[in-house]
Amino acid sequence: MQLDPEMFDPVCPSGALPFRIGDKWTAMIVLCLENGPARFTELRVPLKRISPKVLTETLKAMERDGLVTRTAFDENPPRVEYELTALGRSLLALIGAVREWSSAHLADLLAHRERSPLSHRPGESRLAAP
Amino acid sequence: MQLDPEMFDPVCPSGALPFRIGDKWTAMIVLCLENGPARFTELRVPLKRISPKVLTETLKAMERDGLVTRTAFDENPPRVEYELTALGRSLLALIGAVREWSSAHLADLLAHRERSPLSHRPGESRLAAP
DNA sequence: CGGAATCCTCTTCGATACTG
DNA sequence: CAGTATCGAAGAGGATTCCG
Repeated sequence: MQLDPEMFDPVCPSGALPFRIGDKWTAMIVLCLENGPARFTELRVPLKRISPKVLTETLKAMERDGLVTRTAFDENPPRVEYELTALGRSLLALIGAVREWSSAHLADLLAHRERSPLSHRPGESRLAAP
Repeated sequence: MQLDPEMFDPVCPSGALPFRIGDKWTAMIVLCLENGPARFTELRVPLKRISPKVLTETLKAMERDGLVTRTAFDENPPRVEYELTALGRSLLALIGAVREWSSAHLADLLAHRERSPLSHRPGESRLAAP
């Protein structure tokens, strides 16, 4: 599994989306695993700015919920692979639906926000990007 | 517009959903407005536990993003109505998709979480219900 | 009635450093 | 390589009180 380091647009306004799949990273991880298992460090590549702590937490939560499986190989150096379960795979359709909504309506939402005289504080950006 | 005070199941595990539409209340507000405009206080009924501060914030954010319109009538006592825009209405299909996913898979996710030996800490519940 | 103003807590996220 | 351990900042969400 080779993951494209550029698979996520760094200026993608997904942070402004009125949706979240799980926490901040879950949807992206599901997408990363769509075409097969990946290793911890491989996931860190397209997820450029994720810290190991947060990646660990997110993967553990996903494993706990039955979205991914974790397989540790007894080798040296160690190797661990994460793979989508059927349940995790079932999220793909929904993520697709969110993406379709976004391509159809997100620009509209963003334009409206831009023009709005309403204060952006407090709360500033709700789900805004960093 | 009469809103059913019981329209949201108080023990609904929606807090455990791996999705969020906007912030915690946005999706419920969209649902509340599905069949026509409603007043501030009317919204507080089905949204039982929401504080006025949070409802105000959420509605302002939604207005800013073009999801709802706010109409203040110059009467006494004052009356304000919130209504879905076309953009806000476009969320209904997505909310429907999330609901379908939930009825098909949420029990599975919850059961897996229940059986999982993985610690629920730290982070405890990600998107857990109150 | 429809908020605004305050104050506070809990969770999320991140940076950094270290380890089997 | 695949994490763990700490620390810290920020924001969402809530409780309560007050106001035109």
